[in-house]
Amino acid sequence: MTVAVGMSGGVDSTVTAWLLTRQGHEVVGLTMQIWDGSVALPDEGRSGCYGPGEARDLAFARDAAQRLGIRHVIVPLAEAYNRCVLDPFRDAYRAGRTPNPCVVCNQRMKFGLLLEEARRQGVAFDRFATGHYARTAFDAALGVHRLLRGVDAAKDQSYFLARLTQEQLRQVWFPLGGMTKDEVVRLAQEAGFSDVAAREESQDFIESESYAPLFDAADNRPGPIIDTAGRELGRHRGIVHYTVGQRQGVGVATGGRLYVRELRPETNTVVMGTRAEVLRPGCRVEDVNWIRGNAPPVGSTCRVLLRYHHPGVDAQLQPLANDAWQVSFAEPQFAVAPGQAAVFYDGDEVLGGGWIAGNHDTERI
RNA sequence: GCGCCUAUCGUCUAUCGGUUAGGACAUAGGGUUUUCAUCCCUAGAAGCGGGGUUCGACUCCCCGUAGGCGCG
Repeated sequence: MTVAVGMSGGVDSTVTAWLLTRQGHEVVGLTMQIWDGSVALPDEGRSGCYGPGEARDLAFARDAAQRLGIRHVIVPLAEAYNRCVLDPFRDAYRAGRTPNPCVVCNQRMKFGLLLEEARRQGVAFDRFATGHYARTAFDAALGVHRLLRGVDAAKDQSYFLARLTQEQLRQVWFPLGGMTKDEVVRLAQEAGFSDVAAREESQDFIESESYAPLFDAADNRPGPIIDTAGRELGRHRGIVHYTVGQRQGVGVATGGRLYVRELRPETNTVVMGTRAEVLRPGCRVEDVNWIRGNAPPVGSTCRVLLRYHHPGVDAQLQPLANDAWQVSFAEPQFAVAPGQAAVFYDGDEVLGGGWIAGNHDTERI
């Protein structure tokens, strides 16, 4: 069996490739090349998916492949990354939403165009493996592939994979899904990759402290910061620099903690509220992808994560039109940010995920 | 114009005739983290100006200044 492995040069993907070679598979490493220099990001030695430091990561991946004795292919996808990830990312912020580029990148790039483009270039493989901490399982009775949490609860990355389809899952392997990070690091050392294991790991989105470099002057249009009573508390530096639930960096000092409650692009306004005022009883989730291919029974209960590392909340789902669902939380939730992925779980199983809709049942203040 | 009240970190404030003048918010640094946030830890940061009373004033008194309220 020929297995392609998405290699970033980090310890997880390196161990993944090593495990597969040890199992006797023919392995080929694939690495995306997405940096095109179109954004002014200085090379400060930071590490991230998108930035001038990509050359280092490509070298690390190539080096790891060489030491493993496997073929390594760099797949140029900068144009597609711009179109599929960066542009929608900018559009979302401009519309007052808070995008999750990693979820999109997995759906469209890593488990999509990367494989298409590699095959188009003549790289043949039967399976695609990554170092994600998640598991898949085939339900023979139903004939569907299931997506499950990784065993290492602290590292579980299934949230980021909630938009994968049966077609994608069919050919995917997650060799690290049953392991803990500690075990992976130990394997890396055992396999002679201590240097890789020791390397600082940073999987930031872009090589920058902030997203400001992705936006231009027109996005830095100041506007009012108001409270729920409509009083002006201060001025903001452009709506793209804020997200629902944010407290720091707003610069508004009152007696107590205030959080961004709402972003209003139509009036270029940021609305602040107390913690209690930023609680929501539910939300609408759009464009839901159900992993098994069909929705759970109407009225069923599941656990929903409103962002990565959210502890989750029990919720009831009611279908709306066009793959949208009304989600009612068992307890009001803090900072339900439009644009973030809402991912539904049943125990360890990922049922699916969609996008939190904007201005959901928000009575205007 | 007259009367009354108020004046403390960047902001909102606490306290006391002898204190390292406390807290919260904000800010900065750090931790956590494959998104954005949240959260946690640490740090810097103050007595409007001028007189006086007192062994000693941020605290009490007076003047000034500024703001608020009431009368006009």
